[in-house]
Amino acid sequence: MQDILFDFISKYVSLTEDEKKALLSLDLFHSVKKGTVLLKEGQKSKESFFVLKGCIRTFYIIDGEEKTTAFYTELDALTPHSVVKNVPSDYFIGCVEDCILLISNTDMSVEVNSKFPKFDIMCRMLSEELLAKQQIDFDEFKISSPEQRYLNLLQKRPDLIQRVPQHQLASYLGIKPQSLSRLRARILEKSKG
Amino acid sequence: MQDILFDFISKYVSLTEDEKKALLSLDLFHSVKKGTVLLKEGQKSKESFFVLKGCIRTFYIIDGEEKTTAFYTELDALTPHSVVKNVPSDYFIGCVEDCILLISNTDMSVEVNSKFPKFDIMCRMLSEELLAKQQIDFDEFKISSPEQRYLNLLQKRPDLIQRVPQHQLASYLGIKPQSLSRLRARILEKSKG
DNA sequence: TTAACTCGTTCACTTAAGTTAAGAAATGAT
DNA sequence: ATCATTTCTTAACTTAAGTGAACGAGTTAA
Repeated sequence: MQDILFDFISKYVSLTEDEKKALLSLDLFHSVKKGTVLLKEGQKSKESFFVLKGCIRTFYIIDGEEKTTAFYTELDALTPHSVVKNVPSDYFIGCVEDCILLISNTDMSVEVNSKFPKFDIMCRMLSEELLAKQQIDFDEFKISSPEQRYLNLLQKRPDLIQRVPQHQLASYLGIKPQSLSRLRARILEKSKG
Repeated sequence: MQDILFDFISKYVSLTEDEKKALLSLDLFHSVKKGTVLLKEGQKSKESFFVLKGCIRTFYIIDGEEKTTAFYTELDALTPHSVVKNVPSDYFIGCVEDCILLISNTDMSVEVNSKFPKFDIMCRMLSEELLAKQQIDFDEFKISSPEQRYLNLLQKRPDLIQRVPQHQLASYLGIKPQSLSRLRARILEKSKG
């Protein structure tokens, strides 16, 4: 499991054995059961998440209805808005599947980063990269219809459609569950001819 | 004009006079006329933009139609996806108004950042903050209807609705110009009673 | 000044998403 | 194993966005 982490890190910076040991000594790995809520609306936590295995999601509860807005799977990192800005969270974070997560908190990072400046560099590269990637995703979302978004997802993250409940996928695509059902039926009908 | 920049920077790190001078000596400020294209699709540039005055936008051209996906106004920073990943750009960047911009390129930043580690720290803070903020914007977009998005924009960036052409706003809201017109008429009708 | 364009709006029509409701299928809990 | 709950699908109806076309206002160019 640690290898997955170090392989990932090695894409950005190279670590010495000492640095690897220091990182492991922090006891960051956690197994979390499906359905567990990692962050609640209104909560002021300092925890960031890195998915080693499994899938987590961010969701809002609006008028009693869950609205899932993002999924994070293997090698995805999530630092909640509330952590960056140190304000109560607008959304929930929950486990879609049993997960193995790396959970770090801000205080810890400050310490690590001052000891190992490499981490600062890596974090910056990571957030720059994620920012640019997310901009593209947002752009694509804006210029696509729900149907195009679904087909696009089918191409880019086919695993999600298998591992995630439909009603969560629907709000992720910006539509209602019934519309997703209909849209899928429509596509199937078309492909038959 | 430089004060605007230094005021902005001071929110993240404090600069010595030497550092300020070093920054100014780089000759980063540029006046750019409305309509100027700063980055073209397919181009591999290394330039990042920081808006001191005016408004720039990112847009795609799809089947000959412009699709505007983002606006950047005073104190907004834009590092194109293509710069981060060093690939040809998928989109254009253009000036909506006459602008005063800070334009930096990657090579330059590497040099500056190694001389002044503070800049690395600031850049990381900035991209973390922007990433988190953009996540929220994306979430709001997903869970809103076009009408809610428009009303939301009216609250949060009322200036945009004044300074930007309707058809550019429309794709920014994920709809066609005709739909925006209709939607506005609908809202006006409602407010009359 | 006129002609050509762009921009915003409106209209009629088409298509697709929202809404409400019902029922089948799968999942979980006791 | 059974019951309850959640999830997914289908259907009928409503509402809103997409499409194609036309028009006037404002701008630019000849």
